[in-house]
Amino acid sequence: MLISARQGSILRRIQETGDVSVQELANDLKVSPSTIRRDLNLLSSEGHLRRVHGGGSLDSDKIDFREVLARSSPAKEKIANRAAELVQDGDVVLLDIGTTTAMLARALRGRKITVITSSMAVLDELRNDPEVELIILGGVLRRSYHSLVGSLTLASLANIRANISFLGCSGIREDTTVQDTTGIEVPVKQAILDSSAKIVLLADETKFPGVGIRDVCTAERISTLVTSQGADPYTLEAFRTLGSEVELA
Amino acid sequence: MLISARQGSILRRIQETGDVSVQELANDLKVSPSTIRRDLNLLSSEGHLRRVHGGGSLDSDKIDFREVLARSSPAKEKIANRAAELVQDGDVVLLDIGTTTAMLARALRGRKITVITSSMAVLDELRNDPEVELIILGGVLRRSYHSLVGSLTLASLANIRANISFLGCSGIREDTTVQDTTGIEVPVKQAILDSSAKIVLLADETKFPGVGIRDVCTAERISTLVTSQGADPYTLEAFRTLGSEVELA
DNA sequence: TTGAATTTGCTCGGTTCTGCTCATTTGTGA
DNA sequence: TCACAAATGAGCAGAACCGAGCAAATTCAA
Repeated sequence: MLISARQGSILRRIQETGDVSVQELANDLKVSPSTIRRDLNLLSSEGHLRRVHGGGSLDSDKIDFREVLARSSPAKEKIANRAAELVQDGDVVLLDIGTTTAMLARALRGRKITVITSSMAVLDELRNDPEVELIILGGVLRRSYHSLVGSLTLASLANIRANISFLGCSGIREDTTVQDTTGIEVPVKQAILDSSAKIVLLADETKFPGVGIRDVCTAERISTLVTSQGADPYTLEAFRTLGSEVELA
Repeated sequence: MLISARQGSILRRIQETGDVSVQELANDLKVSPSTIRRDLNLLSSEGHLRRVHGGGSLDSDKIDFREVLARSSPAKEKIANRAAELVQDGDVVLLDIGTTTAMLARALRGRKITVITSSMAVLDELRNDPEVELIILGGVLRRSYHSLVGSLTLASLANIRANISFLGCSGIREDTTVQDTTGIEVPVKQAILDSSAKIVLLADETKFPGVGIRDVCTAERISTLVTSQGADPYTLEAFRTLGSEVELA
């Protein structure tokens, strides 16, 4: 999506002051309020700012990812709640990135556990919870996925051991191959596999078969699969055959 | 649901002072008390503040944030702005924890740079800025200081090189010894010293002599000291003698 | 230069926000 | 406990703002 010079100055401006008004912008940029409104609506739909009556404002914090969480499906919420039951007090829990693990983090609030993650969404859920010891893996911030990635993340994972890890994915093939779309995340997921004895895979029914480009692992590495009603029974049976427990949330 | 520009100012304000009054806000923002009341009620229902008779105050679980920000002062802001001028486009900038570096982060918004930090406050300032490449050092979340600490932080720093680092401190003795109160942060600061050729120390006038328990380093390691009017001239001269540049913001 | 596609400014009907009034509640000091 | 001043919430009229639609202006390609 191309951004015009005018839209660029709007963005620059909102970065500086935190908010802009339609009138002010129309005045300064010598265009009509209509044009400014159109720009603001476009920039808003692209996620660059939040449209408010009379102008635009910067997303003050993680509010807009919370909305994403709120929009996420009841199935994911059930999976998250079921997965939370697998965690015991005192556990060291490693959480992958993604919306499902973020909801799991919410479900784990108040528990006396240690959580390790490279997910900004998990961070936001737990940063104000005094009960949870929170360890952030280093890395480069990937804003579109609310996550940290890169060699620093991998290096941090190499120094870490968890009791139990929760993994998300973008798809699961019939032969139990766990897949992900974004290549850059796959090394992180594989490092998670190596950092924990018990691996729990979270996947709602839409992940069967689901899209994916890169292979992460197969059922041999998965201790438990937590999924929802409607997941492909054939694939689930393949998981059981290969030694994974399957939990229907 | 939405945060208008005006509601944003109210939030910013309450974060600085800890509480606001309806009259004061109506006066400063040039709107009627009715409008302020409506805003406060909305923000309160969203959980952003607690509504009290006559105004609003910070929510109890956000008080620690308040404590940190309440310490910010015009002097620190000037120092931050002056320090921002030392950064050039393309730089890899390492930011220590603390309120001054958080304000520096704010001043660096929109710049085409890479920022490395273990400060949650810096993260919050820059996480929505698409221009800045942001690298988070790993570590254990220390909620009271909005920072990451521990062996993971040190290990991450060992893999990192920056062009320029900005350091905060709790006090500076007359012999230029830079000090900090919190022992657990000192190893991090020392690792920062080793990860960057150019070290800039940020210290407002209240840091002379200022409190401190653990020694971090002396002027030999400091390339530039950015401070404010009122800093002890004798100490500043000692810095110059030992080869540091001194900038008065 | 011409013609199509895009952008811009304007109007208009509808919606949201604001400031005011006023009856009621809350906090304060005697 | 009582009285009074300040603050509050509800309701309402007017102002500000909104999106949609349309025609003029601009851009771009041929």
